[in-house]
Amino acid sequence: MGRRKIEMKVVEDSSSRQVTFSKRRTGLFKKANELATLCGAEIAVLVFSPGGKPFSFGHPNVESIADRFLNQECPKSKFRVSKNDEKAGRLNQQLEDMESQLEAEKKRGLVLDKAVLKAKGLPLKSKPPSFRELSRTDLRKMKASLEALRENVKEKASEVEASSSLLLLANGRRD
Amino acid sequence: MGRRKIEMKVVEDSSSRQVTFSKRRTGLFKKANELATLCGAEIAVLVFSPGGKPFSFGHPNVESIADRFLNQECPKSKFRVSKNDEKAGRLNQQLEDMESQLEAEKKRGLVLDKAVLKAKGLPLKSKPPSFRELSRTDLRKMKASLEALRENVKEKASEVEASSSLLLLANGRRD
DNA sequence: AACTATTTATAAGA
DNA sequence: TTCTTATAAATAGTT
Repeated sequence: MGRRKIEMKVVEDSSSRQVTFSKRRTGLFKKANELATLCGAEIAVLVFSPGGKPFSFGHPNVESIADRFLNQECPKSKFRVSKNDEKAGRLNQQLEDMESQLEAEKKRGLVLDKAVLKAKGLPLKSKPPSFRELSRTDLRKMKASLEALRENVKEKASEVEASSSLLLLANGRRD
Repeated sequence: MGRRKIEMKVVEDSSSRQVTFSKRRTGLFKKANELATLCGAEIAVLVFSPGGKPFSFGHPNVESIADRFLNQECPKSKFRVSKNDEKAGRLNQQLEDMESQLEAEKKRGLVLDKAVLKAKGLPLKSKPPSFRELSRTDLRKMKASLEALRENVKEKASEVEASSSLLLLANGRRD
């Protein structure tokens, strides 16, 4: 967003990449702070530079938020919950995570590997149920499928055919 | 960034706040994805909406990054490391985290509580050493001080005097 | 969910 | 690296 538009691919020049990383990391943290401030949201941003150095922003702090995410599935010892919503929370969150990534990769112009669809265990109806209606097992299958898909997309982005079926499934809630 | 500049404080109207949250969360995830793509960085963004709903973005995925952050300090059983840099990694990261927050709160116009300075254990030289020169104990003290300071700032932002000494210390590396 | 007037973020350049 | 500037992007208020 400056003198000219840049391609959304890795910046090859090491020096430029370092400058870009530094500037954009600052910008990202600022945006995170604004979101937390304006909306009262709790946010953690964790970044490892290409060199492996850690940076982070957290409101109110990184650890509580990270722990909350990582432990969404099993909060110690509960007898049981009224619905399976609580149990699905963690997986649901992971799915949203992967959705974001898939959306991003889709917009980046990558094509999807149709073969992955065969590997997954869901029936893939034309109108998938809302996430709240999915069983924990279904969510696990979807998560595994999405992970496999993402790996696939990354590894052979240029040799596979386009297929948006799984994306549609992942976006089911908005249909 | 729109029809007019807005104050950096919580959006009072519930409906507007929801819209702002949705728009800005999308923007934040986009920025995170761009940083990961352009620089090859590993990034996780964790967000809990005011209503407690979880959202996240991760490249390559949230869990590996969150775990990596949470476990930086004690990677099981090591005999020892060449320097104390490795041991300080986790604390250093936390300090950077709090620096970001302090910077943000400073820019938000909050004043700092001078009393907190007395509670901390560091000598507070005019020219503090670089983080790499600080001992693990020093880092712990600074971390505790910064945490106390942040709590203090949040709890009585309007009744304390301004004091930038600790901020200067926290920003020592740039001096 | 779309539309713009503006404010921000930032790619280059100094 | 830090500052400046021309432009691309994000988004607040509207419809």
